[in-house]
Order: sequence, then C-alpha cells, then structure tokens
Amino acid sequence: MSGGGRGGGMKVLHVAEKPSVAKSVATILSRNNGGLRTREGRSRYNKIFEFSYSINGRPCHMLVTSVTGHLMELEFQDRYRKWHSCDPADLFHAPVHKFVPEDKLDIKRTLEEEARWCQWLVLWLDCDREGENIAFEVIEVCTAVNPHITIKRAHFSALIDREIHEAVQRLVEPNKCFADAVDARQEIDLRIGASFTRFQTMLLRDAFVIDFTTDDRNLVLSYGPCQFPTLGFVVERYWEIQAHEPEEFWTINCSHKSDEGIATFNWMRGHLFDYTCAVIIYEMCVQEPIATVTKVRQQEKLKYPPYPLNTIELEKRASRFFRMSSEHTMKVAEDLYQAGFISYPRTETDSFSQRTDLHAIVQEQQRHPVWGPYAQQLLEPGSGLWRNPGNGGHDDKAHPPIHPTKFSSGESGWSQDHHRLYELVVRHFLACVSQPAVGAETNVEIDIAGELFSASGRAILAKNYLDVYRFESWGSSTIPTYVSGQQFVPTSLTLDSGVTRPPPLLSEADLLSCMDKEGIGTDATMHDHIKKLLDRFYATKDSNMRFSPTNLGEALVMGYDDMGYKLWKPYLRAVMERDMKAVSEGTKSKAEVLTTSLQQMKACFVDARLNKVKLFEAMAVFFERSNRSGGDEQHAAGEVVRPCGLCQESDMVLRRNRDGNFMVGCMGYPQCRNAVWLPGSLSEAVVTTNICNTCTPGPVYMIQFKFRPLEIPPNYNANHLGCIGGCDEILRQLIEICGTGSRIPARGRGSSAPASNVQQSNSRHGEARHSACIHCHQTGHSSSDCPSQVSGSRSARRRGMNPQSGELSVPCSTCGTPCILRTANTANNRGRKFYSCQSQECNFFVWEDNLNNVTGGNAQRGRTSVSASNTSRSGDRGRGGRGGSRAATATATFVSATGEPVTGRRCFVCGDPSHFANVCPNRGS
DNA sequence: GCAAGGTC
Repeated sequence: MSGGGRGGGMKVLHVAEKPSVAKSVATILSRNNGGLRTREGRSRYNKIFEFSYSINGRPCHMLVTSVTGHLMELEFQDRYRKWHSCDPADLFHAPVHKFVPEDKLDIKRTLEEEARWCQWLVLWLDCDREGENIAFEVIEVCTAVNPHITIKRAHFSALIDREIHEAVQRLVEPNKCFADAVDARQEIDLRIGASFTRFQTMLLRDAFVIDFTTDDRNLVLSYGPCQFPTLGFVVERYWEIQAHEPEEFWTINCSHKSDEGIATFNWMRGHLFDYTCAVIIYEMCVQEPIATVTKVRQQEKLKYPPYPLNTIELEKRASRFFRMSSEHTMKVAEDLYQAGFISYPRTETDSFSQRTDLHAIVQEQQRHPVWGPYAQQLLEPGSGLWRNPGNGGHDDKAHPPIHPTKFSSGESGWSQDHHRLYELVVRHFLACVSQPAVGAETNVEIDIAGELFSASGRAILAKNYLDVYRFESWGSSTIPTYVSGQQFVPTSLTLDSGVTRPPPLLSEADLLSCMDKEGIGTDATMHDHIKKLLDRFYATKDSNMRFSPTNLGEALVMGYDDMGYKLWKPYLRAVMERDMKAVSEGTKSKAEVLTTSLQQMKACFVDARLNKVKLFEAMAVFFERSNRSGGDEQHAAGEVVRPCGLCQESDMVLRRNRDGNFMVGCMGYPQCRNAVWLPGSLSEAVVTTNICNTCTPGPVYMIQFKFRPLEIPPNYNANHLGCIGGCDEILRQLIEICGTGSRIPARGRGSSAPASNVQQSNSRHGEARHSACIHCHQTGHSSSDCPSQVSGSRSARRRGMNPQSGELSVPCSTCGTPCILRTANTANNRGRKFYSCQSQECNFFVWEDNLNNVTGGNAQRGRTSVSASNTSRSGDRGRGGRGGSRAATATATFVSATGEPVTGRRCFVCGDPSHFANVCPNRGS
C-alpha cells in the first residue's frame, strides 16, 4: 500500500495532464491548509502530492498526481498488425483496441493503487478535447479497480489561485462528447494512415530504384493526414516557382544629389511591362528634365512591439533569428521549461491575463548584465517606457504566453541555443511591455514632365522597445530638405529594366504559417510534421532554411494529383476538423462520423488503388524502374491459369501490367515471384476452360490469344489457342520473335516520353466496371476519368510544369543541365513555350520561339519587344549571335539623362554592363 | 515498418 500518515475525511484522487499542473494545483490548494507532502509514485516523473482541504465544507484528504499526456494508444488487433497480414483496404474496418503502452504502465499502476482507496476521482486534465479524452482514459483505469468511485471534472482556465480554488468548489461532469470527438479522430487517423502507408510503400518501394540511404531501416513511404498536406504546401510552392515565367518590366528612376545628401525617387507608376510605353514616357521626361516638388509630407510613424509569445511565434522567430529548426527549438524550450527558466512552451495564448504580475517578471531581469539596465528603466515610472502588452487574440485557456519564470545570466550546462532561446524569451517579454518605436517620416513627391516620383526618409525619434529587441530593426535614412514648389534638375534619370521573380521557396516560418492557417497539426505537433517530411525523404531543407520537395515527395503528390485527389491538400483535415467539432457539440455521433468518413476514405482508397498507374507514372518521371518488378500488383486479381509450381501455395493468374502487357503471375507475389511474360504483340488474351493434357502441375488452363497481325510474322496466325505450361512451341517462338513486356524502359527525369497508357486505361476501365466512381457514383469509369471532375490546380500545374514528351531538349547555357520545355500561363504569354533550367541555383530562361526563329508568331501578344530574357545572374549567357539583332530604336540617350555612367547594372539580355537591355544589339523584337 | 495527439 502507498500513502501513510493520511488525514481523515473523504479521500479524493486528483489527476492532472502533466506533473507541472499537478504540482501547481497541489501548491495552490494546500497553501493555507497545512502541510503539503510529496511522495513518489511508480513513475519517476509523476509525483503524488498530499494535503488536507475542504470541498464544499466537507473535509477531504487530497491526493494530487498526474499522467503525461495520453495514457493509451489505439492499435489494430494483432492479426492485422503485420504488413502482409491483410489487404490494406481491410484496415478501414479491422478491429482496433485501446491499450496502455509499456512506457505508461507505471503511471497506470499508480492510478490503480491510489484509486482503490479513494471515494472521489477529480480530473484536472487540460480543458480541451484531447484533455477530455485523456480524462476518460484515466476514468477507465480507475473504475476498473474501483467501480464505485465518484467521477468529477475540474474546469479551470489558468493556473492561478482564484481559478483553482473556484474549480475545486464547482466540480462538473466530464464531457463525453469531447472525448468521443478525439476517439473518432484517432481512429480515422490510424486507419487512413496505416492503409495508405502500407499501400504506397508496398506498391512503389520495390518497383523503383529509390536510392536514399536509410541506415538499415526499410524505406517507408508514409501517408498521414497532417504530413501529406504539409508536403503539399512545399510542393505547391515549388511548382509555383517552376511555372513562373519571368516577365521583363521597365521603370524610371530618378536621383537628386545636393549638399545635404542624396534622394532616390521612385516612379509612382511602379513599373510597366510595355516597353514602348515606358520609352515614350521616359523620352518625355528626358526632354524636359526639370523636377518640381509638388508635395512634402511629414508624419510620425510607430512601430509596435510584437504580441506576447506563443509556440508558433517562438518557432518562427527562432527560425528567422537563429536559423534553428522548429523541432530543435521545441527541444531546447522543453529543457528550459523543465529547469524552470521559462513558462510552459506549448501554448496558443498570445495575450497576458489581467492578473499576471508583469512587473514582477521584469523586476527579476534587472540583475542581468546586458538587458538588466533596460529592465530597470522599464520599471521607472518617469521613463514612460512601460506599456501594457498587446492582445494577439488567441487564448487556449490553459497556459499563459511563453515568458521567463526564473532569472538566469546563463547556466553552465547551456548550449549556445539554450542561451539564445532564453534571451529571445526574455527580450520578447520585455519588448511586449514597452512603448513602440517612434519615427519621423518625410515623403516628397516631384513632378517631371507630368510624371510623378516620390522619395522618403525616416529619422528614428525614439527606439523604445527596439532598444531591447535587438532581433528587429527599423532603418533610418535621410534625404535633403525640400519645400513645395521647389525646382531642381535631377542628378540622374534612367530607364531601368528588371524581370519579375518567382516567389521564394517556403521557409520554416512560412511553412508554420501555412499549417497554422489551414489547421494542420497543433502548436505542439507542427514541428513534428515538418521533421517527418525530412525523415521520410519527402523534402529537404537548404542552407537558407528553405524547403524543396525531393523527387520522391514531388512524385507522390503528383501521382495523387493526377488521380484528381486532394489527398495532399488541407481539405481532408478541414473536413475532419468540422466533423470533430460536430461530435464535440453533440450534433453528430462518433459512430456516425466514423461510418461516413471511413466509408468515403475507403472508397477513395479503393479508387486510388485502381488508379495506381498514376502513381507509377509520376514515380517513373523521376525514378528508374527496378528489376524487382512491379510492386503490389497482387491485388489486381485475374483469371486463374494454373497452380504455381514454384511456391506450390498460390494460383497463377492472367494479368496485364501497367504498360498493358500480358503476363501470368503468382498470386503469392511478392513472396513468390514466379511469372510467365507473354509476347508484346498480344492484343487480347482470355483464359478458356480447356485444360492442357501434357503440362503439370495441373490443371493448366489454355489461353485464347489474339495477336496484332502487323506485329507478328505473316506465317503465324493472329488467333491462337495456346498453353503457358511449356508445351506450346508457337507461343515460345512468338515470345522469342516479339519479346515480352516484362521490362519497362528506364526513364530519367523528363528525358523521354511516358509510356503510352492507352492500354492501361482499358484495363483500368475493366477493373472499374465493378466499382462506382467516387465523384458521380456511376459505373464504367474511374474517378480520374470522371467527366464531372475538372481539377483546376492540376491542369494549371500540368500547363506549368509537366515534363515534355521528349522530342526537344536544350542544355542550359548557364549550368549545362537539360532544360525542360514548359508552357507559360501568364496573361501576356499564355500558351507560349519556354525552356527554363531545372536547377534551383540557376535562373536560365528562354522562350522556345526565340530559339528557332524570331520572325512573327508573337504578334498577337501585346508585348513584342522581348525575345530572350535572362536574369541578371546569368551574366553573359544570353542569346548572342542568334536571332535578328535588330538595332534598338534609340541610342544611349536612354541610359542616363545626365550622361553619367550608371554602375552596378547590366544588360539582362546579354549581361554586358556597358549598355542596358533596351539597346542591346542581341535583342530580337 | 503505418497516424496524430498528448508529454517526459
């Protein structure tokens, strides 16, 4: 028995979600009620606190302990645990059960031991759906040993005295609806995750040469309702970049130098894509280059400090300021939290409760050698530096924003990242309670020949919070003084060119924002999903902390996209979230949601499997087929031809492979790889009821073959009743003459055409005969061919980036990598083909029509001036020597109105710094 | 060997 020295009264067992909450609750409740005793439970992390207390006037002996998050896990029954134990589609209805995993058994035993002698069980789990679900796990364990225990739920929104005392006097019933919502979520996640993961892993892993080093582990191509949409964000941005078509634009810049300094005036039209227009306007300005100041405006601008820090912001800022991964940030934050230096790091809350003693937190930091003086200044009423923190609008009702809880000037065991993160938390907190920075901005507008230009300068009047928040800056710049009506001659007036740039790859902070916006994962799990992309070789992170998909990640997304499925989009999760909400509000039952949602997902799964050729094709764009043959095709049932003589366990069936070639393979694949490949010239093959009377083991059913007459020698009959058992000499000869379809030619990325899929479509239609289209519920076609479905993004992506069919390829003149032909989809150039370099590092770009001939073709487009564009980085690798080299319509007048050479800019057509693109001799028209 | 969610 545990305990000892117990006081009298009713015995009440309190269980919190984590040890820290148990400690806080016990400390608060015991404060004025005599001694708080602590003793060990069976788990070393989860202590038991004991003290006396009165609940509604009734004296109680209180025991407060904790779990560590979920106590139980959901798993398939043993019979379904092994990957080859069942068809993955069975996982949508295979029995599942909840159990306490090995590492939680200690906690379970503590609960059992303590619950046995208590009359009440009070649940202090976090007040959210997961917390309610954990509450029911605790109830299950406790009532198993003490069926008569009275169950109560404490509702609290913060770990502060008043809340906790009130909660314990106003106990309520636990909410089964909340718990049910989580049960449904868990079951759906498990079933979808396991089925799709097994399916795509078994289908693709052995079928292609995927050469990622996996330190002895088998490569797993996992699917999950959070990880896949996360991958989707990465791939989508990558495609956006790939499909970006650089467009040349023109802008007029003006500068003015006086005794007081330089002002740079920007054209208020921004930039124009129409070269002719830009030139005309520019000529006007040059001919009458007198600037008149039309407006001088001065105003005060404030730059506000950030909101109080929550988990996502902590991760984003640590990534931006220190290039720390979100996963590492959370690990370091957890260390700091465990050691008591910062508050709980997993919180959505970004506003402080009115009751938080913010001054006390600042006070502690006054001792710090670096930011201590700032903290002191903050507390001086005369400084006027203090400001009550802003409210970010989020509150998880369980935890305050992340803030320092203990002073430290650095501990000996801290790594550099521990120092940095603690400093970030402290400085962020100090910034939150500081006045905004104040700046004086001057805006000057001028008029040159009717065109408006503007320049601005800023002087920082008070840095305020920026003094302590060294991670942010606010630039100041001075410009000469101008007065309205003043006239001057610009020092320079230039017509400059530029090209539109694609958006950058997603940074970790961007990715977190996407996930946050679309509800993918929780603040406590987002970093896990990001890490999973890297662990699964779906994405990589470059030295700038930006994410690109790997070939594997891109192929998987592309495969599902080509099926017309949004499995890689956040919608699925959004639908689930809506269902969960309905369950938690009691408007839908758990069973109802599970039934419909699993039914839909299973239909989707079955359809995806019928369309697996899309996944194969997408993979084939990037990977070579392995000679380990084609994956998980054992589920494509066919007609039985004979018992397998090799494994002597399964039948051999007639099938067509993904390229439409016939083969007879063992049902026991992949354990048994016995196969007979049939001639490539076959157009039809049907198993008959005729049995061969020579071949063994039998029965060996004969096959009615129909060959394509033009593909076999004239002395052979196109129709042939044959046997695959080895007795058929004609079949043997035709196999020798025509070959078989057992090898699919290897394809590098975009180097040759995808195999014709006409025959696969036929076979797919055949399979689809038995299953209704998921979209329109009609038979006769599969969802990917459903006429009711038009996938916008899919077709956009196709227009943008599908590898071409292999007839043309140009080497990149910058880096030599073969360029892929794409089709532009921007307003000015829709349908126009261009080549661009595949390499991320290289920005090579050229229009296809400029490669061959410059004449005509583009006249229908508004913009006719640009032939080959090339970004400034490509330097001298333009299309020199090719094309019309038509003389520019004007000369160097256009470079600078004052005749001054302009440095640091070069022609983006040929890279020559001596002229701009508008006068480039290499430009076409 | 599969998910995502708690938390140590």
